[in-house]
Amino acid sequence: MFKSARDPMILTAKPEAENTRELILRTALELFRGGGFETTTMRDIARAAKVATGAAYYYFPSKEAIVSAYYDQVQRTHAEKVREEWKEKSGLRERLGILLHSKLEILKEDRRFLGALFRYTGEPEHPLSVFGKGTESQRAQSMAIFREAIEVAGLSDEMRHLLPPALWLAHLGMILCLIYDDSPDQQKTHQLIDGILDLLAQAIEWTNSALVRPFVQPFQSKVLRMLQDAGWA
Amino acid sequence: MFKSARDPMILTAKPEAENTRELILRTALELFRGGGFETTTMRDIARAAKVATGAAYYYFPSKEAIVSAYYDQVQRTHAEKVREEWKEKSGLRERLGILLHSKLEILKEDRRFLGALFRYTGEPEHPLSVFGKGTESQRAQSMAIFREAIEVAGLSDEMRHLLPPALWLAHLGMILCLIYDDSPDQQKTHQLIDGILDLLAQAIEWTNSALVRPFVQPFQSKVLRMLQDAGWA
DNA sequence: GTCTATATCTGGATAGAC
DNA sequence: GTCTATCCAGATATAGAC
Repeated sequence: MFKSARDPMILTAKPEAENTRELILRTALELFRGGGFETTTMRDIARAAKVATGAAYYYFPSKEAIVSAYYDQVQRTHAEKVREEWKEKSGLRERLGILLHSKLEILKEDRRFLGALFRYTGEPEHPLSVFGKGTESQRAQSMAIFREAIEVAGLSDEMRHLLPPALWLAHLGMILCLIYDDSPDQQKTHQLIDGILDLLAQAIEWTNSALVRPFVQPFQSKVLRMLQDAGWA
Repeated sequence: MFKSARDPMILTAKPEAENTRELILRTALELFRGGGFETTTMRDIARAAKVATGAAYYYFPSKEAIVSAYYDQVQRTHAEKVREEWKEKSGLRERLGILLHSKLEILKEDRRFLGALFRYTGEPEHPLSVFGKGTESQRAQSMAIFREAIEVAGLSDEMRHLLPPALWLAHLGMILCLIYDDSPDQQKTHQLIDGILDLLAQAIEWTNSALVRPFVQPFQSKVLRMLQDAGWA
């Protein structure tokens, strides 16, 4: 059904309301895609959706919140798509490749307004801050996919703890890179991902070998401990 | 438009103008420190500096531009301070420690409005975007300090090219961390820096040893090539 | 080129009626 | 839950003084 399981509010809302919300969201995205985020005003959105300005604000506390809702949608679509593509794929390198490239594919058309997600990066208290309290559940959900991606190989304990947050953070960087990437079809970003994943796969294999492991292990432990001290694990 | 000590424009400008600019900047910072960035309006700033609103906009195209000017100032102060403290210090680890900790010390009081620097991170075209064209010279200047910091040890060619942009990026992360760090005296961030620098120093030493170098070198070269392909080096 | 004063525009956000 | 009206503040415009 169209009712999202994560938001209890929606379960109690009239179906009509959910329709309005979706109408506003859909209309806003169309306008963002056509004219960009800055130039599209809330008044434009409301007019195009044939509702009052106040109605738009009733559903979305700010213009950026619309982009945030869009990103929620993206994350659901992405998780579904990836889990499908993952069937029968058991290699770490391949699974991460699918995860990241498919995310790029989904976001590709919307580079123009995606930047709004980062507007409050520097404001810890803002409900839409990427690193803030207000986005904790989205963050957890996103990291969960990375955890799923690596539930596969004989990874060390340290790696199993380190990778999800590290990959999540790196994938934020990837999205930023995508936003700035003017190369045709955003090939630069795609290539960068492949390069980094190759290195990562190699590094993991390497550090798992009986020869090297003893030297690298204390290294990894220290990194893990640092993350824990900082409250990031 | 922007006048600073490094800009030849200043030669034609009346000194009085520079005074006004500084007055506005100083007043704005006082208000930001007292009441935060959001709550302080341009009208407040102009009133407190006893100039017309137009005067503030004459010198600063936006409220965020004031914070950007502040950061310019910080960078100059910081470079000076660091070069002084560096005298007689030749170890890489120590030099980077001085560089980063002193930056934290300088920024510490101003965490509350520092976030404004990151507001346009996701907007490539914005003149104040951290990664954009408009901030290219500030970026170059900042990386130059890192280049100076590592002009010291017997570093590999790859490292000499890789480290400045990598450290610059990491140091942006450090600033973000500082902004989010509520621990007393921002100790968490300071400790994180020490931890990371320890690891870095160890890694460099390690990869420079005759035994390990042959294995790691192709690794480094690939990373360098990737950066170059991406246009970041 | 530097600045005042003031009016105006714009668009994000809110209040309160229904 | 939806509307209209309004507020607020960033930003611009204009006209002129020095």
